[in-house]
Amino acid sequence: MAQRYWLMKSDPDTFGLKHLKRSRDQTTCWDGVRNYSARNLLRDQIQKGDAVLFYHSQLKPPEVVATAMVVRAGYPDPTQFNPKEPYFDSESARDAPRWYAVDIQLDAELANPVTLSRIKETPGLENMVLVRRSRLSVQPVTSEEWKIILRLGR
DNA sequence: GCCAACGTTGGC
DNA sequence: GCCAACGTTGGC
Repeated sequence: MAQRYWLMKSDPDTFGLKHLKRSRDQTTCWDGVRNYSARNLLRDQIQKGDAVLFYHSQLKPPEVVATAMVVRAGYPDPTQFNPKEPYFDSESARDAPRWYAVDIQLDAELANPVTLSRIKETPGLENMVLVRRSRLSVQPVTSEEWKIILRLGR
C-alpha cells in the first residue's frame, strides 16, 4: 500500500511539539477535531503508517516543526462523550459517534522549521491545501510536497 | 434548499 | 487584537 501524507495543525499553546515530546512514547491521541471535512479524513482516509507534517499555527511565524507517524487509524474521539471535556458534544451518541481521532507518534524534529512564508514562496508548494484553504486543520499532502518540505527542513 | 446570521480559525 | 475567509446553524 502506498504510504500517504498529511499535515496536522496544532496550537502550540494548547498542544505543541514540546507536549508531544513529553508524551509517553512520544505518542498522542489527536482529538478535538470538530470540523466535518477534517473528521472525514480522520475517519475514512488516514491509515496506520501514514506520515504527518506537524504544524504550529497561530504563532510568529506559523511553521512545520516536525514529522510524525500515524500509529492508530481513526476511532471515535473519546473527548466527545465526556461532559467534563471542552470538546464534549451532547449530540453525539456512542453507537453513532460524530467525531474521530487518530494516534500519532513523533518521528523527527526538523532541523530547520519550515515557515508558512517560505512555503508560499517555494515553487511546487503553491497548491498546498495550507496555502489554498488555510483553515482546514487536517489536510492531505502530496508526496512531492512532502519531499520538498523535508528538503527545506534539513 | 436557500441564505442570513453567527461563530471560529488563523495570518498578520 | 483585528478581521477576512469560511464553516455551521436555523428560520423560512
